[in-house]
Amino acid sequence: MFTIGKLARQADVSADTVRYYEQQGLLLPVARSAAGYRLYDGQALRRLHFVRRAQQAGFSLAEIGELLALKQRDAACCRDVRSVALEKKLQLEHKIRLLRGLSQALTDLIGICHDETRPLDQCPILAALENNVAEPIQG
Amino acid sequence: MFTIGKLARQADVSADTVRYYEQQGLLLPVARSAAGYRLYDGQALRRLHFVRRAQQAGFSLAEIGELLALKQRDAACCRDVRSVALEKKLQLEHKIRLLRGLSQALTDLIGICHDETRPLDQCPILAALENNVAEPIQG
DNA sequence: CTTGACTTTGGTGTCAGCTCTAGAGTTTAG
DNA sequence: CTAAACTCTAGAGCTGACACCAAAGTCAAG
Repeated sequence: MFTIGKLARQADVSADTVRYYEQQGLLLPVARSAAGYRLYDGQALRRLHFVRRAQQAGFSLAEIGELLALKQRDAACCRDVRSVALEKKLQLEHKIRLLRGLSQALTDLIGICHDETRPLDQCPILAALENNVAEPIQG
Repeated sequence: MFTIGKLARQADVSADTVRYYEQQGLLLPVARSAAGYRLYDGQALRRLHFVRRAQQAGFSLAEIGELLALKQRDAACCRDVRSVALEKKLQLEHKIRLLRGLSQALTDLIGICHDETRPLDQCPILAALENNVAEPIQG
């Protein structure tokens, strides 16, 4: 059993962050010392690692809460977890498509600027932004 | 010359948003009426369109402020604008790579779950999250 | 003249995920 | 025994891009 600081260091987060996770219902202390200090054990550390790794996998804290809740429910099965992951993957791919669209729009903008020494009032990038970035521009 | 509501409707934003842009130094009213109403003209509308389209292209309001500042400076040339766009594109691509990594990690997670009816304490997805999502797991 | 639509200012609330502060109490190292 | 390090609570502050509010003033239509 160790206090919040040691737990935090082992997971490379701040003690504030651990308290924040507790407030969000993700990680309760195993016990409290006589002085009221939060006490944690190895399982709590694994749970904290779970939270961090799920974050790295792109899950929000709310979604991680759902995953943890699934873990608690006996009725839940692996399929439930899988469907959460699948939906998250769909969201991610949607976001990636959006960003790729943005990147392409920038590529177009950069591509239309050939003569870099032109004064700004003739800059085709700015001109394009005043019209429409989504469509390719003649000019 | 028209008031804030008409300007906002023409750019499909709220009047609040226009005032917010003003607060951020992006769009000053051309004049004020005797009663203190903000007044705008066609050029202000083009500038507002510029802001929205640059947003669509992935620029933050702060970055749009830089672009607008470049437009004001006589010394600036097209190359300056181009380099801002190039840097933004690099940032975007970095973010896309990150998201693709996340997506692949999720694909891996989903892939290791074959027997969907398994109880949760044997769910390989949760097990993987308790260890490490970044590396492939032997399931 | 009244009603309703519009605008003004200044301020607060929203989202997520922390981060920091203050002031007090606790534990540990020397 | 003391000083440093640690922990507690409650709450505020931060980021970005707005949305929403109240109270008051203004303008156009009937």
